[in-house]
Amino acid sequence: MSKPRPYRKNKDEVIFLAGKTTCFWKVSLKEGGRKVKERKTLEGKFNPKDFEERIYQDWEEKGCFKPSDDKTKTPYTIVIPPPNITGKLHMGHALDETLQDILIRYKRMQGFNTLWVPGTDHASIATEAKIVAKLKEEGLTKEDLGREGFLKRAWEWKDEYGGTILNQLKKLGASCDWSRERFTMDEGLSNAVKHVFVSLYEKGLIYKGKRMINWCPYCNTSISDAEVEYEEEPTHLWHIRYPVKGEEGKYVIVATTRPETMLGDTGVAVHPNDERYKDIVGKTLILPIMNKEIPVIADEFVEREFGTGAVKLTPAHDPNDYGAALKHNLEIIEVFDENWKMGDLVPEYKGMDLYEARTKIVEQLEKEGYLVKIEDYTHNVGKCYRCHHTIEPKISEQWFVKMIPLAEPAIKAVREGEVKFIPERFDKIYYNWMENIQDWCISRQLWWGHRIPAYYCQDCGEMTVSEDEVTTCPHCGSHNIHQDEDTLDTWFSSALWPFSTLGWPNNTEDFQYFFPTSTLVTGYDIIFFWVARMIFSSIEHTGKVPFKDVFIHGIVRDSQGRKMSKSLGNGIDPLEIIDQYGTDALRFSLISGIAPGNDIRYMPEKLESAANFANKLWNAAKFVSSNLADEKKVREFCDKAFEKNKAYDPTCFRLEDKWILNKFDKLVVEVTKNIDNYDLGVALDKIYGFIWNEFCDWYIEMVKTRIYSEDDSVKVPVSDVLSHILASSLKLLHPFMPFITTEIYPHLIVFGTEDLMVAKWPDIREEFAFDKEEEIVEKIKQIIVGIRNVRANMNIHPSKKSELIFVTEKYEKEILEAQEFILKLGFGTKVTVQKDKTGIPENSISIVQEGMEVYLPLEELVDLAAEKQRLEGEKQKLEAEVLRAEKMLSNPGFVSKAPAAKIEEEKQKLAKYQEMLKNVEERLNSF
RNA sequence: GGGCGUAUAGCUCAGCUGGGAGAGCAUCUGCCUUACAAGCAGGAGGUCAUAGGUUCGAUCCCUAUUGCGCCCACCA
Repeated sequence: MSKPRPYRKNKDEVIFLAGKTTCFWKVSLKEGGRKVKERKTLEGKFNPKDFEERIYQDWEEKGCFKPSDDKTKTPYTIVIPPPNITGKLHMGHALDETLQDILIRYKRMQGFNTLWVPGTDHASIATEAKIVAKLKEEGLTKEDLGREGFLKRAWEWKDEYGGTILNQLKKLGASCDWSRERFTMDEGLSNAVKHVFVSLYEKGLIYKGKRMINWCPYCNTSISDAEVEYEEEPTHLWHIRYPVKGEEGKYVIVATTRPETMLGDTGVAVHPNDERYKDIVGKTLILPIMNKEIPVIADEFVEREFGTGAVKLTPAHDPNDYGAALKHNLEIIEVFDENWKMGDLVPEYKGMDLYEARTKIVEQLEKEGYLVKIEDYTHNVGKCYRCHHTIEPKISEQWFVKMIPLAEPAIKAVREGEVKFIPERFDKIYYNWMENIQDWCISRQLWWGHRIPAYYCQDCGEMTVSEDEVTTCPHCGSHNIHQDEDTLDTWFSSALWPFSTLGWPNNTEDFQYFFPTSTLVTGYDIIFFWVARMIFSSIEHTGKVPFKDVFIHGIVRDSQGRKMSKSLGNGIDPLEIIDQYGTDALRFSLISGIAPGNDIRYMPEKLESAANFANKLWNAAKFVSSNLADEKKVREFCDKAFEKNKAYDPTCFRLEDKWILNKFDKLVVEVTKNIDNYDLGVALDKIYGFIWNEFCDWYIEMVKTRIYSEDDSVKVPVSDVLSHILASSLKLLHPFMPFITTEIYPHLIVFGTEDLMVAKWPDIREEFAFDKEEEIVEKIKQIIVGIRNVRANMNIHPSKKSELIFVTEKYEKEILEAQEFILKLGFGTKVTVQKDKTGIPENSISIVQEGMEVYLPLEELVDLAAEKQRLEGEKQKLEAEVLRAEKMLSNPGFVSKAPAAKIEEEKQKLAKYQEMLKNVEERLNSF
């Protein structure tokens, strides 16, 4: 009797590998405590619709998504990137939420106190546009309703549709704590916004100023630099002649992409060192059409190589020109009116839109002889990222956040590793933006949003900024006071999301306990909009970083690699997929094989394999559950094995059991490591491979004869291992495929908790108890593959079986221990083991492994010539291996410089292949 | 103009700090073996973009080149 070795250790107990027996039900009991009332055999066909909805409801009812009140536990917190209330669930959400849910479920099982805060964003521009469009259908404008009426409509709309997307998230299985759902315009969050605004204002970090900003004529509001997207567009470069005043025949040619703005030109600029224009700097030109005198100035911003080297200056409609105008004191003249139609600089053009005016003005220039030529030209045009209309630069009074003081500590936080991007490369993108940042224009000429808490007194003209509503001017006591009409950029409130959702600025329990959050999961497309702004806002207002890890994922593209978009109509609706294949299949297809930060090309075929896997799992579980030994017998067996560790049959756990146990323990270590590193795609694929290829293809097949046994001393131990391994695999798989695992789990466990979701993540082992057994089984597997291989080549029907004669000195005991499955999987009639090759029938096939050979006396089926040829092939392969290893080991550089372990490994390989080669050669010589 | 990514089997993609190339799908052959034909078993298929370099050793690190993709930037 060997001494009991501890097989599995954890804080609470030691599970003994008593001699050769393990006792898994003790683990189960420890975990849940609660016994399954009555285990039912899994029945029927796999159909996700039968259980997904029911399971989600069950989780919610049981409160599984809520963190526990036990504040001694370590928290793990994620705040959801709040989807827009106007949003409809798309593949991007599906990916984003699935990743978060995997992390949350994983951490929950690991014993963290997990909180996933859900919520939605008011999305000022998108929502306002939606409401305006709706009003238009009714023949109304927002002005018709007035601010109050409009907001009432907007809230009504929000109440009716704003929750849609969250309900769709539930379909994905998202285990958010719905009791903590937030909306960016909730009272609490609005208070946070006001608080931050006032605080920044008081620190001098928010100011109001007249600047050139980006104006979206369609949304009718200013937008920030980050909200402008540049697209290449073909256009023309018009070369226009501006005559020099008083010098007949002399002129300067300017090149412009915007001839219509020339009416507002107030100067022409050239480079100070440009020889061509040296004598003309300081002179006066006559602006065509307007017949107005404008100066020629010299400024280094002019590119000599571009166009003609002379640029017309329209300060009101170009940021460069605006800068030059301020510097050189040029007049600023607006060409367009507030509706973005031509103003009244030239009466005949008044009211025209930009493109019409452009045509007319070019015509006039040509007629009057000022147009020199028109070139084709491609340039970058700024577009509104929401509506994709062309942005116009406009001078306007807006509110700004002073960025440099805020950016500095935010850069430092990432540099010093307080916030970590995964994958790391995204920190460069972050630095690049933060280090070149411009002040942030935060005011929007919209109604739906957080109204700027600034109040203007009509009487004394003073402005008051205050968190509380101001009705009396603190400067003069007048009641003739009104609030700023503008609202804040949506991202201003989103920037506070990780702490405002937890109750800040109040020092709530949630805020104290759950903040800073643990991981932020989001796409690289909103690093600037959102991630960066959360980081600097959080540091400024809470003194802490908002999250430790930023897990960045890519964009889900269509099967041709194009972005999914409404206009292309190539979007795939996750809800339709769920309807067809189930949520688990969708999640699997999104996660399997992906790498952090890389885009995903969504191949619908992936769904098939995902669904097949779910089906496979279902069937495996069906098999296991319907063959499990009954509870009483398992308990008896375990009691006997565990308590009187002398009274059991020491052979009840066999080689293959130890093999799968060891494999599983290694799997746990790897998968855990992978998930900790955010390599979720790799983790999932490993679990998949284990369940399908190791557990189903090998283990189940290996133990079938045993599990069918009438003899309890044979059946019960296998039953225990089968259920233990499959149930434990379900734990690993649960974060990825929560529904099917939850559905199956209770059918597999004899004791323990019913709720897989809160089951304990399998323990990590530092040592593996059965490495030796694993190694031997791998060899036997190779032998079996060899047998199948020759049989397939020889076209031998499965019904034709043969004797299996093993020749081995080292592994007699193990072969005999494994003979049941060797017989079954190797199409054997009987297994014999001998130490040498005496008495082996002439007409046999041989398969060689390290330390063991097997002979198949197939007699009349054997074509000796063909067999010889096959062995020659084997020989060649082995010779190549031997040669490779020899070459390596005879390389003095390798022997002297390579690590010792590597050298040892190669030596062992060499010995192994030499031995195998020797056996093959011997066999060949015997013919 | 800067910066980043990517190039691996027919297709879509993995590949951890350098030490004998992997998966899914597709394909070929044989099996309706009482969990699963949505399956089982056995195959075939790759000069890891190109050229150099570092190293005992490179798909992996460095340099350059090419193709594709993305981000940033005020060339009118």
